[in-house]
Amino acid sequence: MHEPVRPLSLKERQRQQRRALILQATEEVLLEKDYYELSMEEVAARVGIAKGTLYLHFSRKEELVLALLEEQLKIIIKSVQEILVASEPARVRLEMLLAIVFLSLKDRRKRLIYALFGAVELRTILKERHHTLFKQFSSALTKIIDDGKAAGEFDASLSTPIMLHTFLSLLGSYPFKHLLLNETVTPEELVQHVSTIYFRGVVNPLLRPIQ
Amino acid sequence: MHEPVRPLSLKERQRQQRRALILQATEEVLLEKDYYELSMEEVAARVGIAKGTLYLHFSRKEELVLALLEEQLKIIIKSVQEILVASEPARVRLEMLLAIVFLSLKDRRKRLIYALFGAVELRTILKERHHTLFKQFSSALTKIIDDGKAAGEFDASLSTPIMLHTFLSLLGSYPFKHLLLNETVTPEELVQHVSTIYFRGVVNPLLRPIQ
Amino acid sequence: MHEPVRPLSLKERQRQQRRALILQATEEVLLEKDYYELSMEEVAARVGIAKGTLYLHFSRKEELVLALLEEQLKIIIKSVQEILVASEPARVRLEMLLAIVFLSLKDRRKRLIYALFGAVELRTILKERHHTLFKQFSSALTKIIDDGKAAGEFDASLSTPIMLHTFLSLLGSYPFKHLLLNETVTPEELVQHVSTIYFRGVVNPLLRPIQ
Amino acid sequence: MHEPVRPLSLKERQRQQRRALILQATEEVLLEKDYYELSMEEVAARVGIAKGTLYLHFSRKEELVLALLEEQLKIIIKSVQEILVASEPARVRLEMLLAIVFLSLKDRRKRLIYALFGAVELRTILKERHHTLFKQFSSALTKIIDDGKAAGEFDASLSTPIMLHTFLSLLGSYPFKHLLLNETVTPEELVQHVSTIYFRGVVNPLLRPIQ
DNA sequence: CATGAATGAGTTTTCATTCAT
DNA sequence: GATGAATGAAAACTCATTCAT
Repeated sequence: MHEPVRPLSLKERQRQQRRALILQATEEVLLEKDYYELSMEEVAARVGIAKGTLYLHFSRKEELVLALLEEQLKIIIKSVQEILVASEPARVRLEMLLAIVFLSLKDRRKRLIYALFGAVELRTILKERHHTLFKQFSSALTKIIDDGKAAGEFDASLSTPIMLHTFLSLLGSYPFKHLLLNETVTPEELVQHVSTIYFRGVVNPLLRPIQ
Repeated sequence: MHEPVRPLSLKERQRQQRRALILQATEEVLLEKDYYELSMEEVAARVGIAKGTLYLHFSRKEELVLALLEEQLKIIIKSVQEILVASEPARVRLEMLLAIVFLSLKDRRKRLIYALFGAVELRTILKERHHTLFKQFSSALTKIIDDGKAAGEFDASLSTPIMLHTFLSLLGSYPFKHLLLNETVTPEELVQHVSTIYFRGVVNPLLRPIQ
Repeated sequence: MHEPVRPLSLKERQRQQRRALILQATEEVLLEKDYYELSMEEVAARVGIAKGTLYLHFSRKEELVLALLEEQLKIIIKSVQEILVASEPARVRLEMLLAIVFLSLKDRRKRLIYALFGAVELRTILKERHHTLFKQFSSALTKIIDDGKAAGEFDASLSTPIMLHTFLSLLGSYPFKHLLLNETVTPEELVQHVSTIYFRGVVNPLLRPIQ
Repeated sequence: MHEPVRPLSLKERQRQQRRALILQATEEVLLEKDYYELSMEEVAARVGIAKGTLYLHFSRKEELVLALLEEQLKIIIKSVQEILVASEPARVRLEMLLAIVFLSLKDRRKRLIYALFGAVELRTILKERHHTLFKQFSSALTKIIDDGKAAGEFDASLSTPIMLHTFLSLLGSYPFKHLLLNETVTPEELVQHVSTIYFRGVVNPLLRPIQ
């Protein structure tokens, strides 16, 4: 008695395709400009469609940009979730995260997170909308850190929230972005050195001589 | 026989006062909103003056906001310069820097640097205008790090640029801001823990057992 | 086998029509007011459209008004060019010019040139933009005058530049505008009398008894 | 019982002096800019007084500029009135007028009439306010012309209004201004040639052979 | 569905004029 | 009287959003 699951009508497939094209164009613009400097006009022009058509896919400028942001977040979240259930030691799991993020900066597709985090407007909405997501992300990391402490990998005398935020600082670092874009260092080097600094700093002092 | 030092005429003092009020209102708004969302109208309303009056003090919106930013930069720069000439070991000097910045976040007057760094427009002008300043800051830090390496304090096998940028990441960390504003940790704790993490990570491995 | 000459798409025709309406409204306003007193708001209101719509047709106030001016210039220039290649004697050719200009004042569409020449701002742009055009116009007239002198029609002892500028004074005369608008004289009478005055004055004295 | 006629109190003399200084500064600005581009601020600055002080002498911007205009008009009117009662032949009297105006262009003090005639706003007020003056001027010239016709100097078959306006065209010619400012011709040459053209054109044909 | 012309609220900026000191 | 800080109305221009075709 329920709808037959015809995978996706042609119409619908085309629609999704166009949606993707719009997001892609939006992304390109956002790699050059601010949220506020991005104009619907320009996005439409880059896709090669009319301004009005954008509104068939996204009800407002905000939605368009948030969709992009969420898309990228989803990818990161997915990685994180995989890492979360991985059975590697805490340090290795966090290192994997650093790697994902820094390597992602190599490809322009992800840089724009920085661009978008600038707009207070967006940040507010994102927070409201993905409150849960962020919480999840944050508590997943907290869990990894606590795992590490429990396993004797990390220094249990350090404050977990500060360890968490230190890690986040490095993860979302604006200065590193420049370093990577100037091609002064490769992402691989960056991961390696930052890991060394962070994990040496965070490691259980009792383990250190062995390390 | 020289001019009596009448510090400032009444007029001039009033002028400075009003200027300060305007900057303060701007700051308040900027703690809630973006550069782009801040309107001259609103600033004027908060000060309780007419829009036109703003322009007696700042020739453009840009200038108003830059004045605020530069004011704060000056304070930081001053501290940095004092630290630069200090004779303390590298680690201590960097720790002092962390302390200055994190403690400054306690007072709302300085938080807004984050708000402003968002605006591409401003960042561009700031860069142009304070190109030298930024270079100086950056090379001063580089020197401290190299001093530390030379003195055997820091691990000479780590890349200096990455050490620099790691430090900058922690220094200008957006996540820490939240941590502090939520009053989850005190700035003092933050300095202490972040120092531990960073400097343990960066310290010369040969020195570690002693540490 | 070639494209059918669909002269202009419907859209395009409507666009041109609206553009024309805007120019017409602008013109009306300019017959009452200065360039500086003309506001985009008012033009829009007269056309019965929104302010923003104006900007779909003209990128700035300047452009709107210049478009109007250039439209009229084009008409005049075209006439002048036809007159230039005409094989009539110099006097006749200049007379034709006077006729064109004075007759054009009958129709309101052309009067506004006077209104616009007032604005320093516009004059400057016009000069820059149509430098060549003005030079051409001026040297074309010079040539006619020199032709006239060579042919013995005009008094060769008079200074050509002054003859030129005297002619231009009469051509672009503000006082005549009033005379015509008050309907004190008909354009035809004006052409006839002004011609008489100018050409008697300019004619080769040796020819005079015969004239 | 009536006020003793103390010629002018010191106060009053100073006041007049300052007024003159303001007018002079206004004039200087108007030689460079439009009425609309002239700002009270700038005038005040050039005089070296405060903006507010201007308003002790002139109730509005309009008044300031009109005062200037009227001052210059008065001078011209005065000359005209002298010429009017002069017993010279019509031609000579008109020639004297041309001379006054063209020679006056040599000195910057008078050029600005052109600048001011641009502003519709002013023109309107001037007309209202000096309606009589203009009428007088115009009918004085008409009288001279009619005198000339009566005396057989001028061609009586030409329309007096057109003769009048032709003369006014030459008198207030914008093109001539350029010619003079470019120093292509001297005012004296200009008077001579323009006179020749106008008066030959206007002269009674019967007189011509003798001329 | 797609279009893109039209909208109009919102923003910065200017400047004549006023008025408390 | 003089000052010049303050005012606020007015103007140009932008752009997300709507909607008739």
